[in-house]
Amino acid sequence: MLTLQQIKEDPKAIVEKLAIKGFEGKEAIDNVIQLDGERRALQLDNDNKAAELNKYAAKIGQLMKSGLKEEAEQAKAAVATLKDAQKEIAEQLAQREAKIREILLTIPNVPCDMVPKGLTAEDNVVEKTGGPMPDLPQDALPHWDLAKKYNLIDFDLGVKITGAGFPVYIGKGAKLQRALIQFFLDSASEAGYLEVQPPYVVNEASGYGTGQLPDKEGQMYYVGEDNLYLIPTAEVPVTNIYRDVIIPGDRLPIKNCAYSACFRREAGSYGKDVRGLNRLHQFDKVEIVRIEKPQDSYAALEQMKNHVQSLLERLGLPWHILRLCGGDMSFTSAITFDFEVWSAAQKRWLEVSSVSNFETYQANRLKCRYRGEDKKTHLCHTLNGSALALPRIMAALLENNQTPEGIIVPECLHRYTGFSIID
RNA sequence: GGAGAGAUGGCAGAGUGGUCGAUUGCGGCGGUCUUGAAAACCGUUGAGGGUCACACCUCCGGGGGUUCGAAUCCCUCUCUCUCCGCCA
Repeated sequence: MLTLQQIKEDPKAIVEKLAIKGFEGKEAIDNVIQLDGERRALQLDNDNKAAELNKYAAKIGQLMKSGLKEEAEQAKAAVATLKDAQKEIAEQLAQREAKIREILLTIPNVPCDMVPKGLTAEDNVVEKTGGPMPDLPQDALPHWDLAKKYNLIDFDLGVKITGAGFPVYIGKGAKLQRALIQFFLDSASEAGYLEVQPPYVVNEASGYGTGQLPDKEGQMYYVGEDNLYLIPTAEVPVTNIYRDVIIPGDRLPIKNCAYSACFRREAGSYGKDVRGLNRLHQFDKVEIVRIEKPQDSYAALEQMKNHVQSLLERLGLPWHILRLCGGDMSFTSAITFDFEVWSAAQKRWLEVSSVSNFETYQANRLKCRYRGEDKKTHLCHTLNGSALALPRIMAALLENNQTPEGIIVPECLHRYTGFSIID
């Protein structure tokens, strides 16, 4: 969430920037400022009353010690009314604080200056393009047909065991998955990211920490009996490593990568978007996460983009980078770049990575701080990106690399798969 | 799942109703000494709110209660550890 400091510094600018995201924030911002003023007045009042009560308590203690019971009793009587008054104020104060937090949770992050205006995906800007466009024959097959033809993925079996969106990978299909995971993890390690293996289930506090809660409550699988959530991305457990911590300044930046299965309910998705591997309830992904000093975060973002781009290059897939417009960005992001690969048989772009800088928005909720040169604590900037999500990579590889002889496996994967063609 | 013990500052570990935000040790930082370092000695060392800066307030796992006063007493939740059972 936004910090009060951020809001109070220049409320007008905040409202204007929120408008870029299509968020009408004037009322919420005004309310927060109003409530904060009240909060501070109440705080002062409360503190003074508390100080007075503390003095009485100390005095009574002295009297009791000296054996002056009579005087002590008198002082006790005097305290009673003051105590009631303080209680009343404390309640009001708590109420203001709760209200402020409640409102802050409904205000999205402000986009940074580089974010283009716009409300829908139509307004996203294609920033960069690369990779060889495949030239497939007319009768090229979509990946779901290829998966069947070469017995790589059984969607029906997944339906039998679990339900739609839970495919079963078989034989070379399964090996290709494992190869991709390893390729992505090894590449991240080479780029200096420390590998971690987090839990796939998180508690409520972690859900709030990264902003899945309360915003996307219905999108996560929930284990009611234990009040736990299946993770929609490794971002959640990995970023929450840094919840409630103060990091020594010289330990930044922190660079982590993690493989995890990801679980998403995807309530409300239908049609061609969900065909085959295009949208699943369970999928695999390698995520990269960085904790940075504010002044370094945009350079870090560039590095992350370059890393993702290099993965796509090595896989030989046609890709482009989208700079998302305000309206298409997530609630918590200050700027987001989406990577898409061209799925040649479906003749459409598929999103395979999303790289974002959250600036202090997540860190504020997480209470993820670092100690600066000035010995004071400051909020960190948090960033994350997929590097990469598997299913759509798999879809594009199968489709783009199909030949009459079989499906060609990119060279970078051979050492992991142990085969170079699927036939 | 059953029985018991516990949760205190970066860590270890005192504190069982009255200046306790908290003894002490280690660690960290600054200094004296030293060519430099170690050792020794001295000082300092949690977070948040608030203030121009002080003052002041809050926080001893979370929440609630008793009391003039709670780290200390009561209730409740969460978590950790030990033993038993079950089990990859």
